[in-house]
Amino acid sequence: MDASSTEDLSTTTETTSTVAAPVSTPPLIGSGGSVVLDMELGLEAESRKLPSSRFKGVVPQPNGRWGAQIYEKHQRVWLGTFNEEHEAAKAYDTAVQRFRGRDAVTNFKPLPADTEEASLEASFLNSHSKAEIVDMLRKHTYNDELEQSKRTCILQKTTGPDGVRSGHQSVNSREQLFEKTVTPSDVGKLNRLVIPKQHAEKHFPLQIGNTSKGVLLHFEDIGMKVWRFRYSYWNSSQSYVLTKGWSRFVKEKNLKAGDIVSFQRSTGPDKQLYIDWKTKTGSSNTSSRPIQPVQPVQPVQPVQMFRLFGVNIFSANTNNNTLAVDSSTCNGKRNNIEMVLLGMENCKKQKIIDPL
DNA sequence: ATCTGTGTTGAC
DNA sequence: TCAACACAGATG
Repeated sequence: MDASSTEDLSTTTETTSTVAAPVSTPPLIGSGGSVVLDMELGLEAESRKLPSSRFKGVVPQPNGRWGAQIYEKHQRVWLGTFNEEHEAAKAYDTAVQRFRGRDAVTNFKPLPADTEEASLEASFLNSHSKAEIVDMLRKHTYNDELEQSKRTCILQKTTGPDGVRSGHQSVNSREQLFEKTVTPSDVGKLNRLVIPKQHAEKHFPLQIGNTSKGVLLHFEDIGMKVWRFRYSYWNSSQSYVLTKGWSRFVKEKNLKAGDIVSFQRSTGPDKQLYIDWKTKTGSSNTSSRPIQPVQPVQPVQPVQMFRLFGVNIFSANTNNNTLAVDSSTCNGKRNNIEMVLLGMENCKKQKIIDPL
Protein backbone atom coordinates (compact mmCIF):
# COMPACT_ATOMS: atom_id res chain seq x y z
CA MET A 1 0.00 0.00 0.00
CA ASP A 2 2.80 2.29 0.55
CA ALA A 3 5.26 1.84 -2.18
CA SER A 4 5.38 5.58 -2.25
CA SER A 5 7.62 5.63 0.74
CA THR A 6 10.45 4.42 -1.38
CA GLU A 7 9.98 6.99 -4.00
CA ASP A 8 9.54 9.96 -1.81
CA LEU A 9 13.25 10.26 -1.63
CA SER A 10 13.83 9.86 -5.30
CA THR A 11 11.04 12.03 -6.58
CA THR A 12 12.42 15.06 -4.90
CA THR A 13 15.33 15.68 -7.08
CA GLU A 14 15.96 19.29 -6.52
CA THR A 15 19.62 19.75 -6.36
CA THR A 16 20.98 20.83 -3.08
CA SER A 17 19.67 24.25 -3.68
CA THR A 18 19.91 25.95 -0.42
CA VAL A 19 17.99 28.94 0.61
CA ALA A 20 21.05 30.51 2.04
CA ALA A 21 20.14 31.67 5.47
CA PRO A 22 17.96 34.65 4.82
CA VAL A 23 19.69 37.33 6.72
CA SER A 24 17.93 40.10 4.91
CA THR A 25 14.95 40.82 7.04
CA PRO A 26 15.61 41.88 10.58
CA PRO A 27 14.07 39.85 13.32
CA LEU A 28 10.56 40.92 13.91
CA ILE A 29 9.08 41.59 17.22
CA GLY A 30 7.00 38.89 18.78
CA SER A 31 3.83 38.95 20.77
CA GLY A 32 1.66 38.98 17.76
CA GLY A 33 2.26 42.58 16.91
CA SER A 34 3.95 43.51 13.71
CA VAL A 35 5.47 46.84 13.03
CA VAL A 36 3.11 49.70 13.55
CA LEU A 37 3.31 51.53 10.31
CA ASP A 38 0.28 53.61 10.35
CA MET A 39 -0.63 55.61 13.38
CA GLU A 40 -4.01 56.38 11.97
CA LEU A 41 -6.65 54.10 10.61
CA GLY A 42 -5.85 50.43 10.38
CA LEU A 43 -3.50 50.65 13.28
CA GLU A 44 -5.71 48.31 15.20
CA ALA A 45 -5.67 45.73 12.50
CA GLU A 46 -2.07 46.27 11.57
CA SER A 47 -0.76 45.87 15.07
CA ARG A 48 -2.62 42.62 15.45
CA LYS A 49 -1.16 41.16 12.33
CA LEU A 50 1.43 38.51 12.92
CA PRO A 51 4.85 38.86 11.41
CA SER A 52 5.64 36.54 8.55
CA SER A 53 8.63 34.34 8.88
CA ARG A 54 11.50 34.63 6.46
CA PHE A 55 12.00 30.88 6.82
CA LYS A 56 10.34 28.10 4.97
CA GLY A 57 7.98 26.03 7.05
CA VAL A 58 7.90 28.54 9.86
CA VAL A 59 4.75 30.31 10.99
CA PRO A 60 4.28 32.92 13.67
CA GLN A 61 2.34 32.22 16.80
CA PRO A 62 0.16 34.79 18.51
CA ASN A 63 2.39 34.80 21.56
CA GLY A 64 5.51 35.68 19.67
CA ARG A 65 6.80 32.16 19.39
CA TRP A 66 7.24 30.29 16.14
CA GLY A 67 5.64 27.17 14.80
CA ALA A 68 7.20 24.79 12.34
CA GLN A 69 5.24 22.72 9.89
CA ILE A 70 5.76 20.65 6.83
CA TYR A 71 3.27 19.50 4.26
CA GLU A 72 2.97 16.08 2.83
CA LYS A 73 0.20 14.51 0.79
CA HIS A 74 -1.91 17.64 1.15
CA GLN A 75 -1.73 17.55 4.88
CA ARG A 76 0.13 19.58 7.38
CA VAL A 77 2.42 17.86 9.80
CA TRP A 78 2.99 20.05 12.80
CA LEU A 79 6.58 20.08 14.00
CA GLY A 80 6.13 22.00 17.20
CA THR A 81 6.56 25.49 18.54
CA PHE A 82 9.80 27.23 19.30
CA ASN A 83 10.97 30.36 21.03
CA GLU A 84 13.28 31.38 18.25
CA GLU A 85 12.47 31.64 14.61
CA HIS A 86 15.69 29.91 13.61
CA GLU A 87 14.96 26.97 15.88
CA ALA A 88 11.69 26.45 14.07
CA ALA A 89 13.55 26.76 10.79
CA LYS A 90 16.04 24.11 11.92
CA ALA A 91 13.20 21.82 12.88
CA TYR A 92 11.75 22.24 9.42
CA ASP A 93 15.11 21.47 7.87
CA THR A 94 15.41 18.28 9.84
CA ALA A 95 11.92 17.20 8.94
CA VAL A 96 12.27 18.04 5.28
CA GLN A 97 15.44 15.98 5.04
CA ARG A 98 13.68 13.04 6.59
CA PHE A 99 10.56 13.49 4.49
CA ARG A 100 12.07 14.42 1.17
CA GLY A 101 15.59 13.22 1.35
CA ARG A 102 18.99 14.70 1.42
CA ASP A 103 18.49 16.98 -1.54
CA ALA A 104 15.43 18.73 -0.21
CA VAL A 105 15.40 22.48 -0.03
CA THR A 106 16.34 23.64 3.42
CA ASN A 107 16.54 26.94 5.23
CA PHE A 108 20.15 26.58 6.24
CA LYS A 109 23.11 25.26 4.41
CA PRO A 110 23.30 21.50 4.87
CA LEU A 111 26.49 19.83 5.88
CA PRO A 112 28.66 18.78 2.97
CA ALA A 113 27.31 15.39 2.03
CA ASP A 114 30.60 13.58 2.29
CA THR A 115 31.40 14.48 5.86
CA GLU A 116 31.08 11.99 8.62
CA GLU A 117 28.78 14.38 10.43
CA ALA A 118 26.35 14.35 7.56
CA SER A 119 26.61 10.64 7.16
CA LEU A 120 25.86 10.01 10.79
CA GLU A 121 22.91 12.32 10.75
CA ALA A 122 21.58 10.80 7.56
CA SER A 123 21.91 7.42 9.16
CA PHE A 124 20.18 8.63 12.26
CA LEU A 125 17.34 10.14 10.28
CA ASN A 126 16.97 7.02 8.28
CA SER A 127 16.86 4.69 11.18
CA HIS A 128 13.84 6.48 12.57
CA SER A 129 10.36 6.74 11.18
CA LYS A 130 9.02 10.10 10.16
CA ALA A 131 6.72 9.92 13.14
CA GLU A 132 9.64 9.46 15.48
CA ILE A 133 11.56 12.35 14.01
CA VAL A 134 8.50 14.56 14.23
CA ASP A 135 8.03 13.49 17.80
CA MET A 136 11.61 14.41 18.67
CA LEU A 137 11.20 17.78 17.02
CA ARG A 138 8.03 18.50 18.88
CA LYS A 139 9.60 17.50 22.15
CA HIS A 140 12.80 19.34 21.32
CA THR A 141 14.83 16.22 21.89
CA TYR A 142 16.12 15.74 18.38
CA ASN A 143 19.56 17.18 18.97
CA ASP A 144 20.11 15.21 22.13
CA GLU A 145 19.09 11.99 20.49
CA LEU A 146 21.21 12.70 17.47
CA GLU A 147 24.26 13.44 19.59
CA GLN A 148 23.71 10.34 21.66
CA SER A 149 23.47 8.29 18.52
CA LYS A 150 26.64 9.83 17.12
CA ARG A 151 28.55 9.05 20.27
CA THR A 152 27.51 5.44 20.36
CA CYS A 153 28.13 4.99 16.71
CA ILE A 154 31.60 6.38 16.86
CA LEU A 155 32.22 4.31 19.94
CA GLN A 156 31.37 1.13 18.12
CA LYS A 157 32.98 2.00 14.89
CA THR A 158 35.80 -0.10 13.58
CA THR A 159 35.88 1.01 9.99
CA GLY A 160 34.71 4.04 8.10
CA PRO A 161 31.06 4.51 7.30
CA ASP A 162 29.93 3.84 3.81
CA GLY A 163 26.98 6.16 3.91
CA VAL A 164 23.33 5.29 3.88
CA ARG A 165 22.33 5.56 0.30
CA SER A 166 21.56 1.89 0.06
CA GLY A 167 19.41 2.23 3.09
CA HIS A 168 16.66 4.15 1.41
CA GLN A 169 15.63 1.48 -0.99
CA SER A 170 15.82 -1.56 1.16
CA VAL A 171 14.71 0.07 4.33
CA ASN A 172 11.46 1.39 2.95
CA SER A 173 9.90 -1.70 1.49
CA ARG A 174 7.76 -4.13 3.34
CA GLU A 175 6.80 -7.69 3.02
CA GLN A 176 3.33 -8.93 3.66
CA LEU A 177 3.37 -11.42 6.50
CA PHE A 178 -0.22 -12.58 6.73
CA GLU A 179 -3.82 -11.49 7.05
CA LYS A 180 -6.56 -12.63 9.32
CA THR A 181 -10.28 -12.19 9.02
CA VAL A 182 -11.22 -11.32 12.54
CA THR A 183 -13.78 -13.36 14.41
CA PRO A 184 -16.46 -12.02 16.74
CA SER A 185 -14.31 -12.92 19.71
CA ASP A 186 -11.31 -11.15 18.19
CA VAL A 187 -13.29 -7.93 18.30
CA GLY A 188 -15.35 -8.73 21.37
CA LYS A 189 -14.68 -8.18 25.00
CA LEU A 190 -11.94 -10.74 25.33
CA ASN A 191 -9.29 -8.21 24.40
CA ARG A 192 -7.35 -10.63 22.34
CA LEU A 193 -6.63 -11.51 18.77
CA VAL A 194 -5.79 -15.09 18.02
CA ILE A 195 -2.89 -15.34 15.64
CA PRO A 196 -3.23 -18.46 13.53
CA LYS A 197 -0.59 -20.84 14.68
CA GLN A 198 1.21 -21.29 11.41
CA HIS A 199 1.60 -17.54 11.01
CA ALA A 200 2.53 -17.02 14.61
CA GLU A 201 5.27 -19.59 14.56
CA LYS A 202 6.54 -18.47 11.21
CA HIS A 203 6.58 -14.73 11.75
CA PHE A 204 6.48 -14.12 15.47
CA PRO A 205 8.39 -16.98 17.01
CA LEU A 206 8.67 -16.74 20.74
CA GLN A 207 11.77 -17.84 22.50
CA ILE A 208 11.54 -20.46 25.19
CA GLY A 209 10.74 -18.68 28.38
CA ASN A 210 8.86 -15.94 26.63
CA THR A 211 5.98 -18.10 25.53
CA SER A 212 3.69 -17.71 28.49
CA LYS A 213 5.15 -14.48 29.77
CA GLY A 214 4.85 -12.93 26.36
CA VAL A 215 6.58 -10.03 24.73
CA LEU A 216 5.53 -6.57 23.65
CA LEU A 217 5.38 -6.08 19.93
CA HIS A 218 5.26 -2.66 18.30
CA PHE A 219 3.28 -2.15 15.15
CA GLU A 220 2.92 1.01 13.15
CA ASP A 221 -0.35 1.75 11.42
CA ILE A 222 -1.11 3.69 8.27
CA GLY A 223 -1.28 6.90 10.24
CA MET A 224 2.14 6.20 11.72
CA LYS A 225 0.62 5.59 15.09
CA VAL A 226 2.50 2.99 17.03
CA TRP A 227 0.51 0.21 18.62
CA ARG A 228 1.95 -1.98 21.31
CA PHE A 229 0.43 -5.37 21.84
CA ARG A 230 1.38 -8.04 24.27
CA TYR A 231 2.03 -11.19 22.37
CA SER A 232 2.08 -14.53 24.09
CA TYR A 233 1.08 -18.15 23.96
CA TRP A 234 -1.91 -19.33 25.90
CA ASN A 235 -1.37 -22.87 27.04
CA SER A 236 -4.98 -23.24 28.00
CA SER A 237 -6.20 -22.80 24.47
CA GLN A 238 -2.95 -23.61 22.77
CA SER A 239 -3.16 -20.33 20.93
CA TYR A 240 -0.87 -17.49 20.08
CA VAL A 241 -2.55 -14.23 20.97
CA LEU A 242 -2.19 -10.49 20.93
CA THR A 243 -3.67 -9.32 24.19
CA LYS A 244 -2.90 -6.13 26.09
CA GLY A 245 -3.45 -3.17 23.80
CA TRP A 246 -5.52 -5.05 21.29
CA SER A 247 -8.89 -3.73 22.42
CA ARG A 248 -7.75 -0.18 21.94
CA PHE A 249 -6.93 -0.96 18.36
CA VAL A 250 -10.32 -2.60 17.87
CA LYS A 251 -11.98 0.41 19.37
CA GLU A 252 -10.12 3.08 17.49
CA LYS A 253 -10.40 1.34 14.15
CA ASN A 254 -13.94 0.27 14.90
CA LEU A 255 -13.08 -3.23 13.82
CA LYS A 256 -15.98 -5.53 13.17
CA ALA A 257 -16.10 -9.28 12.83
CA GLY A 258 -15.27 -10.17 9.28
CA ASP A 259 -12.87 -7.34 8.83
CA ILE A 260 -9.36 -8.20 7.82
CA VAL A 261 -6.26 -7.25 9.70
CA SER A 262 -3.00 -7.54 7.92
CA PHE A 263 0.53 -7.63 9.18
CA GLN A 264 3.62 -6.48 7.39
CA ARG A 265 7.25 -6.16 8.21
CA SER A 266 9.91 -3.91 6.85
CA THR A 267 12.37 -5.79 4.72
CA GLY A 268 15.06 -3.43 5.90
CA PRO A 269 17.36 -4.23 8.76
CA ASP A 270 15.01 -2.60 11.23
CA LYS A 271 12.30 -5.23 10.78
CA GLN A 272 9.68 -2.72 11.77
CA LEU A 273 6.27 -4.31 12.07
CA TYR A 274 3.18 -2.75 10.55
CA ILE A 275 -0.49 -3.36 11.03
CA ASP A 276 -3.32 -2.44 8.73
CA TRP A 277 -6.94 -3.38 8.35
CA LYS A 278 -9.70 -3.35 5.83
CA THR A 279 -13.37 -4.18 5.79
CA LYS A 280 -14.57 -7.47 4.47
CA THR A 281 -15.69 -5.79 1.30
CA GLY A 282 -12.14 -4.86 0.73
CA SER A 283 -12.38 -1.13 1.06
CA SER A 284 -9.29 0.35 2.49
CA ASN A 285 -9.26 1.51 6.04
CA THR A 286 -8.31 4.99 5.03
CA SER A 287 -11.66 5.90 3.62
CA SER A 288 -14.20 3.53 4.99
CA ARG A 289 -15.83 3.60 8.35
CA PRO A 290 -15.93 6.67 10.47
CA ILE A 291 -13.19 6.35 12.94
CA GLN A 292 -11.45 8.67 15.29
CA PRO A 293 -9.62 11.35 13.41
CA VAL A 294 -6.35 9.89 12.43
CA GLN A 295 -3.25 11.92 12.99
CA PRO A 296 -2.55 13.88 9.90
CA VAL A 297 0.84 12.41 9.74
CA GLN A 298 1.68 10.57 6.67
CA PRO A 299 2.95 7.45 5.12
CA VAL A 300 4.90 5.05 6.95
CA GLN A 301 8.58 4.86 7.08
CA PRO A 302 10.35 2.20 8.98
CA VAL A 303 11.75 2.63 12.41
CA GLN A 304 14.71 0.83 13.77
CA MET A 305 14.24 -2.45 15.47
CA PHE A 306 11.05 -3.29 17.19
CA ARG A 307 10.81 -3.51 20.94
CA LEU A 308 9.33 -5.79 23.48
CA PHE A 309 8.28 -4.44 26.83
CA GLY A 310 9.79 -1.19 25.73
CA VAL A 311 12.91 -3.15 25.06
CA ASN A 312 14.72 -3.20 21.80
CA ILE A 313 14.34 -6.42 19.98
CA PHE A 314 16.41 -7.44 17.08
CA SER A 315 16.56 -10.48 15.00
CA ALA A 316 19.31 -12.62 16.41
CA ASN A 317 19.24 -14.60 13.26
CA THR A 318 17.67 -12.90 10.31
CA ASN A 319 17.16 -16.20 8.58
CA ASN A 320 14.91 -17.81 11.07
CA ASN A 321 13.58 -14.58 12.52
CA THR A 322 13.95 -15.73 16.06
CA LEU A 323 13.16 -12.92 18.39
CA ALA A 324 15.86 -12.12 20.83
CA VAL A 325 15.40 -9.95 23.84
CA ASP A 326 18.11 -7.82 25.25
CA SER A 327 17.42 -8.08 28.92
CA SER A 328 19.61 -5.18 29.82
CA THR A 329 17.06 -2.67 28.68
CA CYS A 330 14.03 -1.68 30.58
CA ASN A 331 10.55 -0.43 30.10
CA GLY A 332 9.57 3.13 29.42
CA LYS A 333 11.30 5.89 27.60
CA ARG A 334 14.37 5.36 25.60
CA ASN A 335 17.28 5.24 27.93
CA ASN A 336 20.98 5.26 27.47
CA ILE A 337 21.34 1.57 27.11
CA GLU A 338 18.64 1.57 24.56
CA MET A 339 20.41 4.35 22.76
CA VAL A 340 23.59 2.33 22.72
CA LEU A 341 21.73 -0.48 21.07
CA LEU A 342 20.15 1.94 18.70
CA GLY A 343 23.54 3.31 17.88
CA MET A 344 24.88 -0.13 17.28
CA GLU A 345 22.00 -0.81 15.01
CA ASN A 346 22.77 2.31 13.05
CA CYS A 347 26.35 1.26 12.81
CA LYS A 348 25.32 -2.11 11.55
CA LYS A 349 23.33 -0.45 8.83
CA GLN A 350 26.41 1.36 7.80
CA LYS A 351 28.41 -1.83 7.96
CA ILE A 352 30.53 -0.14 10.53
CA ILE A 353 30.38 -3.16 12.67
CA ASP A 354 29.49 -6.65 11.76
CA PRO A 355 25.93 -7.63 12.19
CA LEU A 356 25.32 -10.41 14.62
C1' DA B 1 -5.73 32.30 31.43
C1' DT B 2 -2.62 31.05 28.14
C1' DC B 3 -0.90 28.57 24.33
C1' DT B 4 -0.75 25.02 20.85
C1' DG B 5 -1.71 23.39 16.77
C1' DT B 6 -5.89 22.41 13.81
C1' DG B 7 -9.46 23.98 10.44
C1' DT B 8 -9.73 26.44 6.62
C1' DT B 9 -8.79 29.18 2.75
C1' DG B 10 -6.58 31.14 -1.12
C1' DA B 11 -2.17 32.11 -3.48
C1' DC B 12 1.38 30.03 -5.96
C1' DT C 1 2.60 22.80 -1.58
C1' DC C 2 2.56 26.57 1.28
C1' DA C 3 1.48 30.35 4.61
C1' DA C 4 -2.17 33.43 6.75
C1' DC C 5 -5.55 33.68 9.84
C1' DA C 6 -9.03 32.46 13.37
C1' DC C 7 -10.01 30.03 17.12
C1' DA C 8 -11.26 25.26 19.47
C1' DG C 9 -9.45 22.62 22.51
C1' DA C 10 -5.53 21.42 25.38
C1' DT C 11 -2.82 22.69 29.11
C1' DG C 12 -1.43 24.90 33.35
